[in-house]
Amino acid sequence: MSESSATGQQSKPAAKPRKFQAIKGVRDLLPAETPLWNHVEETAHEVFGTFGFSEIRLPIFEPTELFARSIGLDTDVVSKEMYTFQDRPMDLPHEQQEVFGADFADRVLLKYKEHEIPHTEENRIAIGRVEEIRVELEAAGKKLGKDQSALSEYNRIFYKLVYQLNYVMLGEMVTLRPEATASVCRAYIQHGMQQLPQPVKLYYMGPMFRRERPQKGRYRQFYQIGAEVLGGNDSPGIDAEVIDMVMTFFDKLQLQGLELDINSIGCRECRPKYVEVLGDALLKVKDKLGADSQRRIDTNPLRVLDSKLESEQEIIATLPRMAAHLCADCAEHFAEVKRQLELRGVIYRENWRLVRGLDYYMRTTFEITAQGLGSQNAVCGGGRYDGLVELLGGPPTKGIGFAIGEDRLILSLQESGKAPAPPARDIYIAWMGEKAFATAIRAAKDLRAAGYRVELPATEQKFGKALGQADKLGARYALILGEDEVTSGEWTLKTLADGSQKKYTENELLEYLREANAPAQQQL
RNA sequence: GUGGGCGUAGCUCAGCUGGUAGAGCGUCGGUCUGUGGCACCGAAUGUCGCGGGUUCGAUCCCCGUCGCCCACCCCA
Repeated sequence: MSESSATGQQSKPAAKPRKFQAIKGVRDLLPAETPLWNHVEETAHEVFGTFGFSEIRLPIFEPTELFARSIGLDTDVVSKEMYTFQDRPMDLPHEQQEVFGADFADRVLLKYKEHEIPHTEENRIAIGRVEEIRVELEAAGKKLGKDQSALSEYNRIFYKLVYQLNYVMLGEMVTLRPEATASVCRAYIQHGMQQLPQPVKLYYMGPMFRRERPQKGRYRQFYQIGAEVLGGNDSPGIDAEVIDMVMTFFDKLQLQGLELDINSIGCRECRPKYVEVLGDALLKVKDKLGADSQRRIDTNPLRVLDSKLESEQEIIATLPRMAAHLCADCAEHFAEVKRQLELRGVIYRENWRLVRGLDYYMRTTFEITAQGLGSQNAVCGGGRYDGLVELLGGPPTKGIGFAIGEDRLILSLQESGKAPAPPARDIYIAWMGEKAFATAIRAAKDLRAAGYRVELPATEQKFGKALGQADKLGARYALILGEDEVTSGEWTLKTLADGSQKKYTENELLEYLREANAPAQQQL
């Protein structure tokens, strides 16, 4: 379909079809990058597995309310960054609402009966009204044709019906997940995982969605690798092990310039008291703070602490600190987490200004930064969230977890040159003549079955060209199959790097390749 | 949402004080029908992001707009 025929314009002949472009903030991961992504993900499976974590795969979208409740209504993530839409039933399109008011209303009532429209309290009332008006309309319809006033009466009721239909929430509001902790908790509750041996240790990886302004290391569709420990107790040993696990994972990837910051932001008991003290202190120095920080005194005083404004640093240094206001339990817990980290040889930096942006965090919080990331240098953030499962309707459950920004992790690996080169171990089959093609097809099949990456050209090429192609594709060997090879049954294998070549029968060839590549395979 | 930088070939970029475009790399073909990387020759691909203005004439100057990047904010 051309642009002009769609819009009815005729002046511009044969307009070029639109050039599509990925939506702002989302991107393609091209073949040059995907081996690194796979390497990172495989390493995660491997390392997390050794810590006794199991993978969970979660939906990309969830009820909006799940995120609103867990992350917090006042957070930026929930209040302005979520991709949310109404999941309305398929056969209730928007446009027909006015045109087919009565018919549309009937379908809405049917879908409500079928529970395809949510049975919320609001909908119960709205649907009730729709039913009443529908009956009125039916009655008015029967009087139609008698006189002029019957028609205007019918119209009046018709529009009342259309108006009332707007109050029916046709479908549940759903949201593309901005993070996965809420989903993990939801799954824990939904599948009764509290019946499993506790704690339950889960990890996940996949895309998340936030509608932020894109910049280096920040995308609207971005990838996280995360893990959660749910249930059991809140022993500091769990906090330390979770942190130890991320650091082990990063070490294995040779991520450079790692810095681990930890803090305790207290619990429901002691944090509010501290926030109050902090708020009072902030009010006293309000005029020395920037506009953003002044605003936060009311909205979220803790956030003032991680301000990067140069001019505020001196003042912030004088503010009261959480550590001095932790309750006895929290203080002891934090001290023990630090001791356990030392026991594990995990190097950390205590950072009293580290706060977290999501509402559900409490006690232990941590953040890991890496080099080469510009201003978005956090590759991992996490912390304890003991009340969250209960908040989502589950049993009282302890919880701690973290999320790694995979895009940033990979960016850092690329910038520091720690991205391993993808293994190239290809065989290019240079064949000549129809007879040889049949042999080439068989050879390709056998070599592929043995696990080699084989390029089998679909059309015959000049010999020199074939070797040129093999070279450009980075193949390690060229398997030469011409008339000579087919008649003799001895295939020619050329090693592209040094130009040497030797003849083998098929069996000898497989044997030779196995030996030649054994060390390389072990490296993977 | 706010600020800054940048938009010329698939990529990296030239293009002087305005006269409607070039290079390198890459791609494809040839020199070269059983021996690749090199070299040489040749070809294709651009509404110079888009729209308007100034001008005889705009890739160049002005305005607007869109896109990309970076930073603030927030977060991973």
